[in-house]
Amino acid sequence: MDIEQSKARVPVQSRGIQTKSSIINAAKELFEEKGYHGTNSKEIAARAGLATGTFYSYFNDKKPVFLEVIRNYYREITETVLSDAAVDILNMEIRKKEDLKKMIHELVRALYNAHSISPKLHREITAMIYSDPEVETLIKGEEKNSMNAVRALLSKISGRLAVKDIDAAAEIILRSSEEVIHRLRMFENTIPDERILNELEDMLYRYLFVKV
Amino acid sequence: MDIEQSKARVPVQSRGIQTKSSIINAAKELFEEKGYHGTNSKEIAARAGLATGTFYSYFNDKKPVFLEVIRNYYREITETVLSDAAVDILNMEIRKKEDLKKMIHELVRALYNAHSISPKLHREITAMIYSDPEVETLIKGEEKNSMNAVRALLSKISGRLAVKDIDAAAEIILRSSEEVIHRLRMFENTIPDERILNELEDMLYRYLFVKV
Amino acid sequence: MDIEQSKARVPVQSRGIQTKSSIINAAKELFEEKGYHGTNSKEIAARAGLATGTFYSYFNDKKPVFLEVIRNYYREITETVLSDAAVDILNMEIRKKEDLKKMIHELVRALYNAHSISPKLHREITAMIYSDPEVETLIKGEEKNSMNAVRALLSKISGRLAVKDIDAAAEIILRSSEEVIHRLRMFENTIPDERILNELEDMLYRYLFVKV
Amino acid sequence: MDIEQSKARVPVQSRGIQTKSSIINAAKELFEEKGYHGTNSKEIAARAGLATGTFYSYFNDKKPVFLEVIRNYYREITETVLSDAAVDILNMEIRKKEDLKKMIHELVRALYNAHSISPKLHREITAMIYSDPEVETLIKGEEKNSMNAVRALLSKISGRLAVKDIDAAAEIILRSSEEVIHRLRMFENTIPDERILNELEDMLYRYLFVKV
DNA sequence: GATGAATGAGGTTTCATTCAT
DNA sequence: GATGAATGAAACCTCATTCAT
Repeated sequence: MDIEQSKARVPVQSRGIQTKSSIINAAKELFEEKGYHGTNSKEIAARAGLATGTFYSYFNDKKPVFLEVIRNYYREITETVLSDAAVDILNMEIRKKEDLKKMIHELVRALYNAHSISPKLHREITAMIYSDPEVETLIKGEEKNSMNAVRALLSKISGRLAVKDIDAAAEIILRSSEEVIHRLRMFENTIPDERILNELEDMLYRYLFVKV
Repeated sequence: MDIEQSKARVPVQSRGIQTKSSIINAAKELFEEKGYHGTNSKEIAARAGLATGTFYSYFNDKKPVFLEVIRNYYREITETVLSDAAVDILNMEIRKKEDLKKMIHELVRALYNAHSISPKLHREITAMIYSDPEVETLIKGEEKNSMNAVRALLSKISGRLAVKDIDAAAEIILRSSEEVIHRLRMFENTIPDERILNELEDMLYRYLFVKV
Repeated sequence: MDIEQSKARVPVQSRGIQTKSSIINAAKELFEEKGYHGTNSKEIAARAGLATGTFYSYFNDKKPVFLEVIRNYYREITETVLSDAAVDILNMEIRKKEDLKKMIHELVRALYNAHSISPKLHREITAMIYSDPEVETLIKGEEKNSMNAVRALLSKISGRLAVKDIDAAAEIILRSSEEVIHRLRMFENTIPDERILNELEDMLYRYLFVKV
Repeated sequence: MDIEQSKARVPVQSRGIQTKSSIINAAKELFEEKGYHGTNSKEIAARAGLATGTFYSYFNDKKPVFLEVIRNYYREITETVLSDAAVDILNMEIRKKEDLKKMIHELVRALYNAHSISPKLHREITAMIYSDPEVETLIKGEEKNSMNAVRALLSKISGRLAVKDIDAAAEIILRSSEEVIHRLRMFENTIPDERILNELEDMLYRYLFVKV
């Protein structure tokens, strides 16, 4: 399960666990500020208030730290999406058109909130999908979880859906929403976020529920 | 106009122009194969069949080459989108529902073709938007062009549109399409491309033209 | 206070302090032997028995080492001038003509001794005043100290002086003496040092004390 | 006579002579602006409006150009000293004390004028005495000429002199004057030039002519 | 002759990693 | 365990010089 190799120490005492976690936090900050490639192990150690050598007794290099940071990030994202929505999306009752609209709205806003956690870290993570196989494997796994959740939600309301191909639909609505929302969070835009989010909700609603 | 600084050689002899372009091509290949951070100036020179010093007389470092590669890439993308569509999208006659569907179809397929040019390069370019201000400025400029083209197209058929906020609509349909299509091109997927593309076309069609 | 930048390591362990000082000594030797421009960082490290990287963890490049070497040199010069004179020049009692002659003599000989410390380093230092602003600032500061000392000495015996303009006098006698003595130390000369020094003493004596 | 080696072209046509001289002028400017070590052959060629290769067909590298620049500089200095003095110093009639004072005054002022020609170049030249044997040889030769002229002048008026050791006197008065005057020209000073020059004249006068 | 493109040795600098204390 | 000093391979970059056109 752990990617860290043999030589990396697995802390059992609480001090060691504390130290390991301070390394991960320091690394997270630096990856946000300066990017993965702009950060080096010595800096991470310094930011964590540790000697360089100490870093290496916990991690073989900065990659396993990054993987750990990614895991923490996705854990947080998932919690946010599930808890921030005003209603329990997965279990809400869908009776009428307005309920569907509300569901879309809640989902989009929950995703928007989730992307406020750390857009800069998100950017580093998604960029690294491309350049590192280990990162790719990890993120693909996390994305599969999200995709399954979306598919499950769609299946649950399949009676209402205007689309046939649920798997493909899950794919395009999740990718689209993620990308549109990430851009809002990441850059200054000329169009206010609210207008973009409204249109995104409209797009998702009409696509999923309006029969032609 | 050019981002390259004062010290960069501006070739006057045809041999120099040839050399500069061979550096750009070699760099493009390597950026595709190994990514921007995985490539160094020495390798680029070697791939172009040149001494290291020659590289440095044309470019201060690998960044300006990358900027040049980006410019070339967007030039190619634009040409492909405009020329690969089976019909002249910008000037096609829109009379009935099927014409709108056809327009969406042609656009999506043209974009799909465009993304076949070099998905790996595309990934490097979009990843770098986050880590380098110069790259960001350049890409934002190119993206603005695309966005304007989409807006212009929507304005031309505004009588048919179901959406009110054309600017926001342009933003979300372009971002969504780009992202969905890029993923198809970039990774192996369990769902066949055709199914995803069909759903994408459906989503765009319903969002843009189906009045609720 | 220190000119070295942020990245330069500030040694805390005694081994580090030792290492830093061995770099400075090695650099001093090489600057004497081959001049500032003829010496490079790799050589300095090698002479100090260190890896190249070690040099760079203590100094950003050879300039700050040179500044350190200069500081040490001036410290040594000052000590020599103050301690090598046969009498305590600054506090000697001046009663008669012979005392003035003796004072001049002692000063000139102390300066001559001081310039035996390292004429080659002295030459490098004075040459660099012209080409590097940081070196210029540092040396100007050191020279101001010497000039102030001379001025103080002249003020103390102002009743005996034949000159009115003490500041200007300090300037010319220090510059002249330094230059004449430096040349003696630096090059082989046809005229024996003793003859030159005697004339220099005569010049200073007549200029300062002989009323016309 | 020439230091340039075999491969350097000796121009015979007037165009070639013109080109060679434009290289020397360009080099002189750059040595003044950026120092010898801060200037390279390519820049010299560019400043002269020539291709790099052309530089190398006239000079093997920048050193022989520097030697040529030095020769020109000393030629100019000598002319200035001889022609700028208000009277013909070498042949003026010395009858009374005031004539001696005037002679000193004229000499000092002529030297001051001479040092206005190019203090920055002067600084580069004197600095290079130390680091390059060829430059040392050349400059020592030029300095010997100056020294001989001073000795000749002193011999001519030996009846009036208070000093016995003419050779040593020539040495110290020339070195002192050169150094003091060079500093005036080279740096901004707190004491006005006029005060320093007056004291310098006083020092020379009393040393040379006032019998104790 | 003149041009400017190309060379590559050699200097400069970084940083992941090891190791003595 | 923790420290931070030391390492050295590998990157970066420059420039004196050569050479094809």
